[in-house]
Amino acid sequence: MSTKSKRNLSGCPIDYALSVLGDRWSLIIVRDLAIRGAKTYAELLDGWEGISTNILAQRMRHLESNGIVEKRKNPANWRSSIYELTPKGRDLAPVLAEIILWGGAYNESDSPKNEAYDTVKSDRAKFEAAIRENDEIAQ
Amino acid sequence: MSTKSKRNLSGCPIDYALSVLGDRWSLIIVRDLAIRGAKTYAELLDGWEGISTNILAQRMRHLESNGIVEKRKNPANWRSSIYELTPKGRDLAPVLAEIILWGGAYNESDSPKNEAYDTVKSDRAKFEAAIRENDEIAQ
DNA sequence: CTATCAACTTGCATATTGCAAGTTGATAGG
DNA sequence: CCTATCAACTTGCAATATGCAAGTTGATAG
Repeated sequence: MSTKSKRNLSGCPIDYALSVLGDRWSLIIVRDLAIRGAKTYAELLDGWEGISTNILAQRMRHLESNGIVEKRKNPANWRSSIYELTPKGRDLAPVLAEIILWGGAYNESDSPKNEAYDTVKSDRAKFEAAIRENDEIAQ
Repeated sequence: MSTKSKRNLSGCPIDYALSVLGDRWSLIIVRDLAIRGAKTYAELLDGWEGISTNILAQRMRHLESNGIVEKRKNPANWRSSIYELTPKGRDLAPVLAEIILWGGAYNESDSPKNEAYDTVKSDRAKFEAAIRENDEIAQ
């Protein structure tokens, strides 16, 4: 019921990637975990785009079952859980980088949210390393 | 009605990219145009994943209105039209490459459809150049 | 044993998807 | 000029998914 990708996969790596991330929200969530430093459910809910709570829960389940994120208890606050990218999830850093470069080059907007574009453009290796080391970059 | 992305965009380049390509089919179509050498509506319909005709028409309209593909008459066959990637669409080559590398690394399948993975891995520059020059790479 | 609060779930209206079948329109052949 | 052909689509409709608002859960602090 939470499997996603009703249809059979073709075996193509792009089709596989889309079965995991091919919707309007999954990459936004990955971005928030990788770049914006979101760690809790509440922080993810509070992102720029305003995902609704049922969709967030559903997507987190899907991302978790596909090995992109994992959940653990917050040792500092018994109430909250901490979501983080797994190594597989952090390996999406180059994908994020290329999407940001493409989107930034063709996006009309020059809102402050375009900041990531400048970051990747000026030092892509650093951008990717920061995600790999699980650091926050900005905000 | 064919606008896609009901919700407002945040201004983030990733969100912009997702408003254009963030669904189960758009990147499959781009792949078929960029890598598999599909040129006509019928060839796109006949892809590995079996998109249905109404969805294909809708997505082509969306990709066209977002400047990713363009349609022209086939000079050799008055009946058929030819779809091709625009420069903006061809600039997705690095995105495709990274997705293929990620998907290929984590995809269980080793069907012949995984061929693109080997191609990108062994000579990524050539892979991207082929798309930029609007050549077909394989099959 | 009650209040708190992060993390969800549920109900329901609206929107999107997918299958199957039908339509359109330019022209080639009769 | 009239009919068959065929690539490129529409259309109808049932099944799914999305999104909003409101409600529930469960551990623990006081």
